Amino acid sequence: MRPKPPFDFERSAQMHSRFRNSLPDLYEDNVYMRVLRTDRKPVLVSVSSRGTIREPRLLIDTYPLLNNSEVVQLKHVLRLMFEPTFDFDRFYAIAKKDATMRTIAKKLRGLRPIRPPTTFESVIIAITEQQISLHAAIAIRSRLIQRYGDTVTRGGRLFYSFPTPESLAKAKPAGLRKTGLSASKARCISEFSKKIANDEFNLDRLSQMDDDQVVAELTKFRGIGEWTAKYTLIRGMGRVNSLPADDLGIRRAVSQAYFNGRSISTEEVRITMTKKFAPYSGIAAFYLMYHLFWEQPSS
DNA sequence: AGCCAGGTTTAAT
DNA sequence: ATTAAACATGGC
Repeated sequence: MRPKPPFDFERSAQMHSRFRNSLPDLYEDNVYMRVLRTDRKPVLVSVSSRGTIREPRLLIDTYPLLNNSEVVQLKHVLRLMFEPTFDFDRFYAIAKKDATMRTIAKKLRGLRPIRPPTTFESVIIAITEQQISLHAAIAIRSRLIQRYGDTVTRGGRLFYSFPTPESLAKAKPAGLRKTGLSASKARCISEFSKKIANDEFNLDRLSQMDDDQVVAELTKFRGIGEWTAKYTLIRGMGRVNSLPADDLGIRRAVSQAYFNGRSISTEEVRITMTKKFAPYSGIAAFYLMYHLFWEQPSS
């Protein structure tokens, strides 16, 4: 597979090895691993780089072996995950106009978020990450995946897929609670999964809508507020001009970069980022956060 | 030990 | 329309 350049696969993938056991993504020895689904069966996909940032080339290995139709399906999913949804050259051109971002973008050139394969997964991840710390969220999410995901065994090792809407729709409240979810989040996840599983709501429709419409549609669900909807837009759907301006991490990053670290309002975040980087304010915020939290020793 | 962390809902002004 | 409390867990 040859994704559009520039793409720094190593840097982009290693975000997923930041925390031990942060399922469903694994990154070990420069190989990104993940269980993806075809129609029915879960497939362990291993991705490693055989190219450069300027000429990215990804080697894809799958297990078990696939038939032709399954190969087609997986190719589609992999494109969703690794191909950018926008023109990086234009983003970098705009980034250059800002002194701080110029430095960061130059250093991080080719970095991009690897997107989860489905919007459903993005929504569930966002719900688990509401309010609680990232560490807590990852622990809970891993238990959710181990309890409700499908598995592939390879080399005596067990790999988990992200749970399907059907599997979470069938989950009992007590089972969901056991993963560490609060009662209200468990209920929200159950309700949401049921509506997706029995096709009461089709998440694919969202891709036809503009950002504001998507937020309006998603916030109709109980348990999905503005933060969760916008998080889904930027991380799950690659809508790079949306940004959860009320997000604590983004606020810290923007404050650090442009306000000397003083605490700022969500309005200041929105105005600053939009003014400087529209229509790429979301990806710009991602770069600021990566720079602040992943690259620097501490803060 | 206690407080806070990448929110949302419900209920009460 | 705005404000407050409850929520569950993990890390420091």
